[in-house]
Amino acid sequence: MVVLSSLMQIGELSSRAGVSHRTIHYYERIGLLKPAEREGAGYRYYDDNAFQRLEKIAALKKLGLSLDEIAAVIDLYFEDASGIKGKEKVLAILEAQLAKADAQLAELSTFRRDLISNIERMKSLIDGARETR
Amino acid sequence: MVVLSSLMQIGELSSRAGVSHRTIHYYERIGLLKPAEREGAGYRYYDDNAFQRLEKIAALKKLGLSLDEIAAVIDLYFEDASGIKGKEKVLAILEAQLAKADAQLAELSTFRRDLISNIERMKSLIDGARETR
DNA sequence: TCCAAATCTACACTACACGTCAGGTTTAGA
DNA sequence: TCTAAACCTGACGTGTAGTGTAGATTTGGA
Repeated sequence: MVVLSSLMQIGELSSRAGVSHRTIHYYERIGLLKPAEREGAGYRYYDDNAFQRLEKIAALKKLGLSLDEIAAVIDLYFEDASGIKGKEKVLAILEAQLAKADAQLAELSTFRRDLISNIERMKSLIDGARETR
Repeated sequence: MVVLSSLMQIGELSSRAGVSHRTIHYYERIGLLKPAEREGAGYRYYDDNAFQRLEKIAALKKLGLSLDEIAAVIDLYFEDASGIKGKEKVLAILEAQLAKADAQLAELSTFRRDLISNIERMKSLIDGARETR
């Protein structure tokens, strides 16, 4: 075997990131996530960066991006930024995502408030029914 | 024809709400949205309530709810809650959703913080490049 | 009355994001 | 060296959320 310092196999990555190994395979197929190393007979070895990529993918999915859209932007988060060309463009994308996140935070808060008031309403309706029994 | 004051047909509803008429049919099939009236030979007629339901559905979808989950709670927004049966069950659903919303809020906030630090980094890189020009 | 536009039903089909299964290979430790 | 656990590929299956299409019917206006 080759000692690949602090690399992990797909099983560990998948349990750490909370996704199945088939999902990781799938992400690889569509170009979202490559193993750091494919040693010998084909086992995949990942570094911590891969873990962070999975986290970022999950976060972007929650924002409502499709995997295709994620593939289009995720490298922005992991490439050496100083080498990136078109920094202004990247900045614009990041700021658009910030706007989206803020909008979603606002919606979520409203939803949360609605939920709480509905919960209260439900509780008092249930209590009312109990009293008149 | 029957004059149904201020009702609209599926075409108008769909363009107002920004969904296809096929989607509206689909929502009807799964019990999410019923026409106010089915006059004569089967044309569907909708009132403004239907429009608001579609908006609410879109909002809840954005929060990551499935159509099934939406079906389970949407009446709370439009029906007289006192008539709802299975209040305890509904309450449990609402509380689960609150927990979900809170988790999502936390994650989104983290994501937002990351975004901002990335944005700052980009900005200073851009400024740096300008200085050394 | 005639006709184009809108709508109807029903079935089939698609896209996305995985999951399942089968059969084979590799690895690491006893 | 042996073996169980981990991993591999490829093909096929699944759930969700719709979309497409065909052929028939209805509607409202000229």
